[in-house]
Amino acid sequence: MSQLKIYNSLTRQKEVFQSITPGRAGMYVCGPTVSGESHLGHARPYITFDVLYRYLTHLGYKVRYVRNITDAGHFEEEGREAEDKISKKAVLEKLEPMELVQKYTNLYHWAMDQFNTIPPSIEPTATGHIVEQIGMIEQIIEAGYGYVVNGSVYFDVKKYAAKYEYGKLSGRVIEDLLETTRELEGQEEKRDRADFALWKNAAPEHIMRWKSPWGIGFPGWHIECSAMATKYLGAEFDIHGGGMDLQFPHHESEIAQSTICNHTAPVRYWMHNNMITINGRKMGKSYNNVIKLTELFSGDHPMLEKAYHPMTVRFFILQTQYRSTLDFGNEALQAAEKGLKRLWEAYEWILKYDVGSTMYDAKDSELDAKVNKLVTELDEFMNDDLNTAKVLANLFELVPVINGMKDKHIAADALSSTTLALLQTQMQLYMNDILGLKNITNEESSKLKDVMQLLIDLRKEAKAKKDFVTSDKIRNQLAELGIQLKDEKDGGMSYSL
RNA sequence: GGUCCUGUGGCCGAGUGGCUAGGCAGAGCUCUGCAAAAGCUCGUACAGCGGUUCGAAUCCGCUCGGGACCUCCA
Repeated sequence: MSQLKIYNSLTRQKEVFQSITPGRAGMYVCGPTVSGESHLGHARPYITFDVLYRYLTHLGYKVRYVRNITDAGHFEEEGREAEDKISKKAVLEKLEPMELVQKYTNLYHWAMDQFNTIPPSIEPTATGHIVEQIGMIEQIIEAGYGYVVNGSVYFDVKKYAAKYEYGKLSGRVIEDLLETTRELEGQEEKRDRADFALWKNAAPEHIMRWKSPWGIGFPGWHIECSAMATKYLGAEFDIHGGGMDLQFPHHESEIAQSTICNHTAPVRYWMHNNMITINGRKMGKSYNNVIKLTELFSGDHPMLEKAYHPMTVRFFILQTQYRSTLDFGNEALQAAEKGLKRLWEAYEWILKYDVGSTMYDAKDSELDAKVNKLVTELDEFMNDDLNTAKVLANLFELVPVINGMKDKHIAADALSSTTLALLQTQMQLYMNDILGLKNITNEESSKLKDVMQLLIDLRKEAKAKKDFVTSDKIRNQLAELGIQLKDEKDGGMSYSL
């Protein structure tokens, strides 16, 4: 089998994944800032890296998956208003800061659950790691790369760049960064424009504040990830993921901080997912074009023609390779919805299919070879930088084969028993374990099942008597309730909710 | 302005120089009491203009368009 290759933003090429510790993988993913509701764009990294987590686990790695919660708020470091988003909103909504943070954290967890993402091994909060962050800042100052001004601490980028490569990850040139013509307020304290805050002095009205060796304040933008990644994954770990928009300055600065403290570059493989766009433009607060997850699931948004099930969204995201942009659209979402339904029904059927215990060879060797190819290629596609788009394409190509068996125009023994067994295990592995897909419809109760069986029996009886008025009435009224009755080729009936 | 990415059929999207990606929509057919579902068949797309090559959506150049980052941002 081929080896897993992932695209490393640091080297700008696909590399074979080799973990630092054999059999184990450490993975850090930038989590949400819980100062507001998550939107569709946020869903992408969490779903992407959920699939990576699942895949690494499938490959046999013991994975420690760390994904932080930024609950200390990110600060307008360059000034403008120099205030904490969380504290500002807290006033508006008349809530305690931590109450607000809790509310959005709960909502985020709920959404992640809807998406069927596996919770990370550790989900550290920024506020829970103030001590570690202060410790790290002290180390940076001791090493001579941090300086204190008026109760704030800044990282000396120019000095760092003289010895290390600041800008390597994001492709920046340090000279350009130092010469930026951009005019921003609140820069007076910094020696250089490129410097960034490690610790900020808190204004009196600032609600989230902690004691530090430099006075009352709060941590800078980037230090939390450095501190928590170091604490839980070590000085050097395997994978760091996040959105492309975090590459600079967030991840670049993270590298600088960790490098000074730990004397080594922190991350082997940097992975960045691309953005979800809407009308070709990145979905983001500043563009005023976000669709919140709650809105997406309820359909309550002017741009939405209808509500979309979380699984539809997950599937929609997985139909694209994670490094490509994905353009949102009702038509595209509805295509995903229908596609998933068709795929899922074929999947459920083949899972239940009884291959039997007697071994037999394929009657249709050509078809048998095709199925084998489609099924074994799945691993290759995943190994090629998680090309879930290709994985799904192959799964779709299996659908007519499965439905052909169901309709009996493909003979039961067209495929060998081994191929069938492989088909079943691979379908289950990919649909369930790796892609993390679930049934889009609600779990049905056993009572509903019985009622449906009753209706099916009634319809069958009516049909037998050629009483089509009754049979159509049953079918049509169920359809109005969103329950679809389907006559099978063999005279049976099935339904889908 | 700097750095970088990108432009594929109605929509979303794979695409490693030569071999039909796939999904959805649309058209026709089969099955069906009628439907639905399912199956089969179909569009022969690669922004434009040059170039390299036996051969380019895929490499190079130019033009035009879109976007990201440089500021919080998934």
